[in-house]
Amino acid sequence: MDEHEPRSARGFFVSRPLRPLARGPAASRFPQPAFAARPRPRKRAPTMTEQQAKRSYKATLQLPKTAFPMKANLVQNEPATIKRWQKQGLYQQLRRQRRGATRYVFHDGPPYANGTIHTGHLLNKVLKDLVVRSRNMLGYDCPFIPGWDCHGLPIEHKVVENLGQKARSMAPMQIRKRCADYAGKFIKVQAEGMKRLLTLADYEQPYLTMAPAYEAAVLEVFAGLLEQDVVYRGLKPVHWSIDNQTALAEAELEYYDREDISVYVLFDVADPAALPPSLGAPAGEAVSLMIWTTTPWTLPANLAVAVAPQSMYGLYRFTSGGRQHLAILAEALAKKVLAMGGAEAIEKLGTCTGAELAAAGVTYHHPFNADDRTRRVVTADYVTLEDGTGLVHTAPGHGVEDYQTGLREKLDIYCPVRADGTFDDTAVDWLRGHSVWQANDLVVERLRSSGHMFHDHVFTHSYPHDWRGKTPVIFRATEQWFVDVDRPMKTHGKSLRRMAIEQAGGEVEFMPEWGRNRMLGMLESRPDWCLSRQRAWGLPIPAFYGPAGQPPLLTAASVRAVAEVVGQEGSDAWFTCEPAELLAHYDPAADPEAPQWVKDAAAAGNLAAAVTRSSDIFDVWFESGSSWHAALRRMQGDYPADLYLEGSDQHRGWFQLSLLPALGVTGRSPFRGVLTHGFIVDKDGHKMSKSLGNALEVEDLLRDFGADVCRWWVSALNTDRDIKMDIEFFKVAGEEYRKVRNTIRFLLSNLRGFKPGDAALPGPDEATSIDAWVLGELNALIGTVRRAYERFAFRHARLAIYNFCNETVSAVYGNAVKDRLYCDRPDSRRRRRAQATLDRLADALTRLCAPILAHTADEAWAVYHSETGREQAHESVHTELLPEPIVLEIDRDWPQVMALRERAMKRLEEVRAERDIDNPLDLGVRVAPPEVADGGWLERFDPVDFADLCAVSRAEFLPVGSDPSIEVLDLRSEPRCERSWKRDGTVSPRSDGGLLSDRDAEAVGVS
RNA sequence: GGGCUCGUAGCUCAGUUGGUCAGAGCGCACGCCUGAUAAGCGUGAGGUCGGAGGUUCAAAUCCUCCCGGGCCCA
Repeated sequence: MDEHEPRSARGFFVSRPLRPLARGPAASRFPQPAFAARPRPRKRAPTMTEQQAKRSYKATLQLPKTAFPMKANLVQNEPATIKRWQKQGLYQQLRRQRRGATRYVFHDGPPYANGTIHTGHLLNKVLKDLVVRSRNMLGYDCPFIPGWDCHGLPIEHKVVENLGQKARSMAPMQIRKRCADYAGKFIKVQAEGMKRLLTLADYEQPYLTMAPAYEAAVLEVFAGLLEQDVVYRGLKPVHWSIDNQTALAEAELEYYDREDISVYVLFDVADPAALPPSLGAPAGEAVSLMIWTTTPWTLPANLAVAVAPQSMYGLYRFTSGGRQHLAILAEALAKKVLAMGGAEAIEKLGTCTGAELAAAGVTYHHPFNADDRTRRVVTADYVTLEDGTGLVHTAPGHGVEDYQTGLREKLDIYCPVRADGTFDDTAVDWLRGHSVWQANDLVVERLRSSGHMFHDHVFTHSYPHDWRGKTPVIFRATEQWFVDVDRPMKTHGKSLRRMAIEQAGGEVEFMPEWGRNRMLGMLESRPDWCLSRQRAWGLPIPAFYGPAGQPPLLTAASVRAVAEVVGQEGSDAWFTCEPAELLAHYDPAADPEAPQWVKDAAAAGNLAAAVTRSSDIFDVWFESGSSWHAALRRMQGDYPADLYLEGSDQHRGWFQLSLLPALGVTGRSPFRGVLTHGFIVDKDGHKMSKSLGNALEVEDLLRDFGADVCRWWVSALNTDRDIKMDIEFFKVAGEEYRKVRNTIRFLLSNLRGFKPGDAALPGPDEATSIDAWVLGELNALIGTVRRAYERFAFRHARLAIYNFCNETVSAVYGNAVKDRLYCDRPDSRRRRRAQATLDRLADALTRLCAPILAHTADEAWAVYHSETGREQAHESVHTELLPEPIVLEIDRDWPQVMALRERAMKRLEEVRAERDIDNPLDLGVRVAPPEVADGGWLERFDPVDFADLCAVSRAEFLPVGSDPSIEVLDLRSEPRCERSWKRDGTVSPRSDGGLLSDRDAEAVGVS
């Protein structure tokens, strides 16, 4: 205990002049407790002498001072921090320091290398950085390698668009070169943007899906799937440009108006007796299904009729073109359609639902494919009653929905149309060789003459065209490579779908939990994965074609052989090298899967001459979906990941498309946990987009608020759901940031010159000290924040930190200890103990904030060390660990003291209003505490602490047993200390001529 | 149209298995301090928990429907 301590820290009661008031002679100083009728002193302005006195004593105070400025200037200062981190190699430093610690494997999902970063990146990357920084500060070894998705249509599209007409005459390699440059440019741009958000990652060595090593690794994954025998070649309809004889992506389509012919066609029901009885079909009469289409040329490929399961269908008798008909069509459309076709004498015979129609097994004859085969009525969700007849002509080779239906119903993916847009030999003879556009008229003519046409008319509609040739495109089934998700795999015997459902339904942890259902639903309904694309900018599917009619060469061994070349040369090798070079490492004799023609050709020594390279490339999802192998296993040596973190759209995207290949190749999920976040919407909850004009730019946010404020905003979000974003929210975040900053500033400003050895934290005999109380609160905060970081509940961490700064430190503790910090003798135990406490608070708070306020925490960390004369063990707070709770004794009755304070504050406010007293230091409180079990509890505490907590001049405690009460004392008639401004009852004239309290007299050394 | 999901004070959000759960912060109003000062402190007013039914002794919390958003499909 410090001998110079003016008032014993322990014996609060013995040395306080106030103490006897309750029962001793000094009580006479309060002849009228509370507010008996008493003249109200008038407020008055300070006299000149008082002002001079203030001035003279101000120099004797220890007022706060610090190099940590109130104004953050984030926009100016953050870039310097980023440079410093870069220069000192913070990321690598952290890796060295965590070496040997428990590994936490966090894997970055690659953003697309196109455009500048948008608010979605801001959210995603900051969130990931919160994970990275908090995991490392929790003591894990958590590396983070950022990635970029580099291939794919959007880039190629943009590049070709920029090239204009030139593109048409350019070789794939020339396009690819430009695409690579384009991607490379935006990787740089985006990396800068991400760094500007103060994210910590291995930006020196990111993973790029266009890097040769990465490409080779993707081929290794593909080889693994080939080994499982789940890759096959099949048909799928795509947008097809007859003009350019190529498949087109959605982005390459332009919609123009086009005239087409709309036809209402009657299909003869094969067995009317099988119709649901409720339709009331008369026995022995012919019945038709009335279908509608605007592409008559697809009718030769018709294989089914789809109906809406829930909708009602009716059987109608009517006369048309002099003939009587019985036809089925949707009840809701019948009136309109029949009228349009000029039907007369309409009569409804009965109805049934679409589901009943399909369930009855109704079949029909194709109007001009005179084969014996009948075709079925099936149900489909997409059938609506907006147009047509409610019965949808289904040609799986000519439409995406039809294709899906075809897969489900096991129909052929039949496409009689060749690449040049003419009908092949499988088509009826009168169509063979004709183009689909000619076929429209031919089909219509045929239907009219055979009596199957109920009605037709020319109309104009919006129709997709080739964006280059401006010619209309068609849907045409073409050969593609697929991953079969239902075929049993060789080594597991289970299908990919089954394994995926088992994994997603079992061991994988989903945060939030509903992600599991979402993913399961998507896995259950997903079709086979179409892997191939007909583009230039991508990783080639390394298939080789041989003589017509022979299976292609694409085996695990051949793919691995090509992968070796690609690993060295990059995928450009597919275009620049000869087949002989590409297959240099391939030995068909050692490959049991090699097709016979390959073995034969190899044996004859002319394999290279016998093969043609495939021109397909991989779906980019297969590349990013292989990152668990290419980036995680190959680059990092980690597998599987503990965590994948992306937007909830990736349940169908990256999460699922990583899970499938990983299960095929490794038999286990590539991630143990999946954390998803919602999408950014505007303040009204609507989708944010540039075209709607409600989008915010990351650049603007950074310029107006700085990265730490943006990070603070992210840390406050409930990321489980959609995230409302508005400039106003950033203003609020900025206000909150300032609050935290000022709290830290207050802590630091009272530590100038404090040396860690100067004073100890409250000891066991100081458990009632206000310092012990705040350290107890700090311990609780540390626990809360650590737990929150541990389970990625960043908003809980942020809220706890904010409340601690705002309430615990700023409103309560800081306010209470200001007086002693400023006015006590500099080396008094009471002041030193407070400083020791501030020291702990500053250290702990800075660490706790660091994952969120990356720049500010680092800035505070440096100031903290210089103000307290410490050597910085490390250059940055970011290589430190989170604080641990402090072991110390805290009086158990502190919560009750604080409850008393709450009541006292309310009472003080009431009285101030009643009595028109402005300055709280003109008041005191007298507290008679409620009784507790073991009695006498309040006496353990210091009335000065209580007075300071209430921001009044003094407090008196009445003994337990009095009626519990809080009285407010009007002290305006008492003298006020010219130094501390308190009327604490000890103020008297001193040897220097000033009016000072005992404490202040002692502090300035006068008697 | 289908799957998943969200809708609590002006704003951002807390509200475990249904029973003092109607809360916090911001903002706002009023007031204080002027020795954290382009700072700091105090008090206060705000909500029929999207709407309508239902289950229950009891619902923001469970069920149904409706309205309005979002993601992914179609």
